[in-house]
Amino acid sequence: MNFSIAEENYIKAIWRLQQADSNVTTNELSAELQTKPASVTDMLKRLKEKKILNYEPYYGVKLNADGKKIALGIIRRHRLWEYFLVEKLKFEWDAVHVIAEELEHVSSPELVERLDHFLGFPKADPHGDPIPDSSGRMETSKHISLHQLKEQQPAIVSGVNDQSSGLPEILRQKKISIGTKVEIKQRFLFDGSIEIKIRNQPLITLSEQLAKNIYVTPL
Amino acid sequence: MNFSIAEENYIKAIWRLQQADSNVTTNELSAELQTKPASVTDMLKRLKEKKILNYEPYYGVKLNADGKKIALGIIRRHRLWEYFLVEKLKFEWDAVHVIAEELEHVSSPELVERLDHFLGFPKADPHGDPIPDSSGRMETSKHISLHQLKEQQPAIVSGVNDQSSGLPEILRQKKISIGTKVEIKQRFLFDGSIEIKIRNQPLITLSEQLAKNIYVTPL
DNA sequence: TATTTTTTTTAGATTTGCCTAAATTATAAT
DNA sequence: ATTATAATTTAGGCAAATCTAAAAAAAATA
Repeated sequence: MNFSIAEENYIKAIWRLQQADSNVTTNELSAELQTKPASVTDMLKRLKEKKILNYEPYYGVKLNADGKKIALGIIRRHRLWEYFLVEKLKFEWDAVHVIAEELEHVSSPELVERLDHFLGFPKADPHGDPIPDSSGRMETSKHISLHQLKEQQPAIVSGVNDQSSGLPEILRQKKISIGTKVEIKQRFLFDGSIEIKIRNQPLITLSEQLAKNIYVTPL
Repeated sequence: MNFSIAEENYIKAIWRLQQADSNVTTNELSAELQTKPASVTDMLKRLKEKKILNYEPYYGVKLNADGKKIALGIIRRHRLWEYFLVEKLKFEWDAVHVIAEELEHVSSPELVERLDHFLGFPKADPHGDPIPDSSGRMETSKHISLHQLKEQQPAIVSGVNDQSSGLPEILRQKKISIGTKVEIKQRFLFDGSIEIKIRNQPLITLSEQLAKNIYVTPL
């Protein structure tokens, strides 16, 4: 079966939301996709006809097995292109998301497999998100946001938020990158900011907003 | 100004046709794009509103300076991606056209400039067609088809037809590639076939159809 | 439990890009 | 110069993907 760009964007958005929530609502989708709820209802009816999701009026939506496979194909393309843009074309992290949103819709399966081979079968994109293999399998990294990390619990930075722009600049300045070992030394309830220790460096302060956009794997 | 994929395909088709013909007709366009003449009329009216071409009902169409610039941007992207697909992803010549037709519509200007840089600023795509630079300038190679070459006139193979599939196979078998020196020794009026000499090899026979899809620059 | 608020769906319109069938204009042939 | 043919445009329609406004259903609150 073949999907339009609009359909692929809905499938991707449903997949993303159902990771957190299992059952995805019309309103959540309309916020995610910057469209009106009425447009979402229309599209869900169309995608239901294509038998890639379970949708009951008023009760939300969920991708079925076929739908998940399609979603993982789109995510695979997106992340491979992000890797290409950063590793080969030397883009900054925060510039690649928008471009990869376009490239991910180029549908040739042979292109994807050759690109994967050309890139050396990378396991994760530049933000640390795992790249599904050609049959849709993917390492389920159980990372949490740095903001959720317990105090005194050492962890490794494993990713950053894909969608937020301006992150690379601040992370470069603070000398944080994927693989960096971090530990929360103190937490301020007043504004949600944290103080963290990196190697032997002096303590540094991160805002709540920043900590929420950095992902870590506890050790 | 921003153009849809459909609009970009029309602009590209008009540009291609007006290379040969200057004034492009509705029927030529409908044949080129595999649509009905009525659809072409619709689109020409819309593109005229966008002021990128001169169109008078019943008298054909012609891109203006702005239109040509847009066309050369699309062609630049198409040919850079073709180069990438062949040189980096190791696709065969004849497989890349369809994929490049999709990639060419990805619109980030920075992507195009970085891709160009990554590829080493190639001058021509894998079929020998020149790649316009970022301001739309392009080497105007004055090649003709091998079929049009005069007998006993030495020439260098400078390109092959972009759109035709299966060419690489037959060219590999006959040991012809871009840069090969050729000369027509005999021409058969009966079926339009020709006999050519390549270096010190024995004469080989090419069908009219094949000769029309190989381009040469006379010496 | 009844009422209010929020969420979701339905109904009806719009734009893009295409179609078919009919009308119009240009070109070629007698 | 008329007539026949070919090319082009107009008119009216359709599907995809969106919208607004109104109606209906579900959830929250009094």
